[in-house]
Amino acid sequence: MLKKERHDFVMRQINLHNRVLTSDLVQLLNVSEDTIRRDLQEMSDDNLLYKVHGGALSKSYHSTFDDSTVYAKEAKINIAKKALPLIKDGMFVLTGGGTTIIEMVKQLPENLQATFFTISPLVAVELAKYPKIEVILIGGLFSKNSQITYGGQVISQLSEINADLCLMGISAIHPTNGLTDTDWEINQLKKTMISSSRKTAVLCISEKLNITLRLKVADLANISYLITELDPHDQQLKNYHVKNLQIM
Amino acid sequence: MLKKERHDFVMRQINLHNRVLTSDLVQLLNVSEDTIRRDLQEMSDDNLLYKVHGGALSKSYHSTFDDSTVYAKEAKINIAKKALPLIKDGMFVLTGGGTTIIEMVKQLPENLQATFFTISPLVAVELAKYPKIEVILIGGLFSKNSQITYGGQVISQLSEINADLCLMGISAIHPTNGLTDTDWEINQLKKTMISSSRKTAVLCISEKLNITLRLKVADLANISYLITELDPHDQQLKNYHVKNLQIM
DNA sequence: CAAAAACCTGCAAATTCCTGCATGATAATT
DNA sequence: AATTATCATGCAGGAATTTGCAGGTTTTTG
Repeated sequence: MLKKERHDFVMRQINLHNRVLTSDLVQLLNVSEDTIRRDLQEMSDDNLLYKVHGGALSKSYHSTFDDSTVYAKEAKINIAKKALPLIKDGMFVLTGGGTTIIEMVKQLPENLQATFFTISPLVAVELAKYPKIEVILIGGLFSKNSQITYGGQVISQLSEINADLCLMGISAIHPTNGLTDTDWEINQLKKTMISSSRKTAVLCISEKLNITLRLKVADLANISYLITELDPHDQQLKNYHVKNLQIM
Repeated sequence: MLKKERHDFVMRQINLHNRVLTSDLVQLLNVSEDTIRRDLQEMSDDNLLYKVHGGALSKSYHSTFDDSTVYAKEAKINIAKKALPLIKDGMFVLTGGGTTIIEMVKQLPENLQATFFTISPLVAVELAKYPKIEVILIGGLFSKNSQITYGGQVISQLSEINADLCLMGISAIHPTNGLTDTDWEINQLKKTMISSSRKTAVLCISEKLNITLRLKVADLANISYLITELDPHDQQLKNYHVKNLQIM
């Protein structure tokens, strides 16, 4: 493989995932670490990427959005990877927003062919990097806090959708009280998302477990998958083993 | 084998595989390395391929390179600043996408109180940083290339809007042919945006001047403001002084 | 703080490239 | 027909590039 081809490959990876690991490239391109390192160094000199310990980051992305501030990033990547097998070619997937979902999108297989509906602009932008994914951004009022669209218009568009799978983050989950949240608008939104999808997967880091907030979103019985960074048999999850809810 | 035949052979290989190795060609064409090298050099001079150490790459294939750095950023910030006075408290503003618009959004006064409709997720995210701006993201199919929403749903939502001002970038502008573009969908979109707004401001860097593309978006008479990085009295703009079009 | 991972430097082997030159083929001119 | 000019090709040998490795340093992480 020619050097220039490797460079192009790296740029594709970076445009796609905003980051690239030296070790991954060694595997993918079948060359020594030194070569990769030299490639990255060179491209960094050419101002094509940011070189960091262990790999490289996208230049443009880093300037607009600081990756390093993502809280509990490792755990979220872990969760993201577990969610991947749920998504298969040809599916209609509905997603919410949040950093966990964005991490998941970044891990998607390069040639996944599917249709994604999302209420998150950032998720839409990430999804748009995949050539075979069709992205439909559901529009409406834009929430400054949660960076998603919400409000009546969103709800009414959501209710016309029939997705195979809904992927959402959640603020709180509890064995008996189920999913709860604080914001009424977001609450309505999530309810509608769940009812618009055949199955729902909830992605949440373990610290959201065993918490109850004001407003009820759904019972555990209404969701199909619960994905945390923990081992499915972890003690913290023992009270969540409800019928029809698969813990991953 | 004649030189021309070798060249054709190389081009076939490149069109087929996007690349070719010098060493392979030596084998396949049964000539010395020097000949191949000279051939490739010649074809590179003729702009038929991209020569690299060890072989050559397809020119077109390589053109998909996405430059992460914003092109002509200085000029765009300059344009952005000129556009600011058009936006006043209480206005309903409709915006397109593109780097120029994003730069403009970044320059907005901190406490601007207005309502923005936009078809660009990235613009929405930027706008969301302003506490007193209400942001409405118009949803629909999401275009991978232009990073904006488009399609019938967007058009129908746009047509229900009555904005005070529309801010849009443009691919080409010409004194007599007006605004033109290449993509049919985007074209429809821009037409609708213009007709949904009382006034329209076109933001474009000077190199888009005096160009005509396939599809007509609007006449100069249909827009109210033309903003470039040039001085309004610059010679390059002299043919654009049409009635009702203010050059800034 | 110690192991693991990633990094850097210098080096050597392999590959590729370049320059100049000789050879033969082809075309143009006398 | 002979001469000359032009071109294409191959070769030699030296320069430059690329690549992997060894050994030591720095950074990360549990």
